[in-house]
Amino acid sequence: MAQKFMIGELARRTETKVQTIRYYEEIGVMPQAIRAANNRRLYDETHLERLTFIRHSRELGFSLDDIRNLLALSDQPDRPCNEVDAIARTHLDNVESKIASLQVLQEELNRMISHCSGGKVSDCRIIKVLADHSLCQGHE
Amino acid sequence: MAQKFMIGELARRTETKVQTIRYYEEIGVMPQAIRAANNRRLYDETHLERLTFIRHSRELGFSLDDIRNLLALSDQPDRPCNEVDAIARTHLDNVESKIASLQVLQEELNRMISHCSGGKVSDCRIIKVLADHSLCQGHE
DNA sequence: CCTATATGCTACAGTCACTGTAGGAGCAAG
DNA sequence: CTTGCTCCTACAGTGACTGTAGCATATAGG
Repeated sequence: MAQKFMIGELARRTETKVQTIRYYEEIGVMPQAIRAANNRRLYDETHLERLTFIRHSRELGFSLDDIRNLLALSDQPDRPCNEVDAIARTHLDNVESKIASLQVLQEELNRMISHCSGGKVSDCRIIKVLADHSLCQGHE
Repeated sequence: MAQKFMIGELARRTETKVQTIRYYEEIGVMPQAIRAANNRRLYDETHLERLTFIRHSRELGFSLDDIRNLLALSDQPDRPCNEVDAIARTHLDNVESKIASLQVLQEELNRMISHCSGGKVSDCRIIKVLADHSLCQGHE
């Protein structure tokens, strides 16, 4: 029988907050943990693997909903992996469009800041641009 | 006396949801609107300008907290604009670091997807990488 | 005058992925 | 026996909205 450990150890080994693990159980991405006689949650290596998967996927920006689907798929090793691929590609698309729109923001912020003369608020280019969308790039 | 109009018109002219305007009033970034005899909110051009400023700042990714500060500063035209500048620069820093971390994700997702052979889930590189952080770039 | 549609109002719940807090119980070491 | 650590449940808070329920009011058409 495998070694069991409590939530604190699982939290330490996965660098996850204890509350976060309980939250994952509550919303069903982690299974209901078996309880010891004193009502404390008991885990083994399979839980550690599952939580590692979840945390790594979160680091890569997948939503918990995506992760739920990825976990369900990884439990069915014989199915083709197109669905896994589709989830990852959709997420990549989202990441790419987020990068693109942040780069537009970045340019606009740079433009605003570089035009600021360091004088009084009444002359501040930043305030002017914020007040008037037409001063933005591409609107002159 | 200036022309007054109701929340629906303000919403249309700023492309903002009516609820969002009421929300801005509730949290104090928009002033408490004067009410007509029938209890409806009345606005004029100054409200339109303020809301335009807020919406444009939001589009550029400023938090409502930042916007509150920017609005307070823009109401004091004689003060030097270093504080405005500082808010904008801090925000730009945040945008830039967000871009950088999304680019790391983008690369990793690309790597994962390109290694996926299109076979069965049990052989899927995407699932393997998610389960094992050490397969990530820089960890081999 | 009646009705349909549009708009307004308040108040509250839901989103996402946690994080924090209150209040209590159990257990080991000193 | 007390101190300190970990565990438990239950609930509130975050940011920036968005949606819904249930009601009142206003305007236009028939």
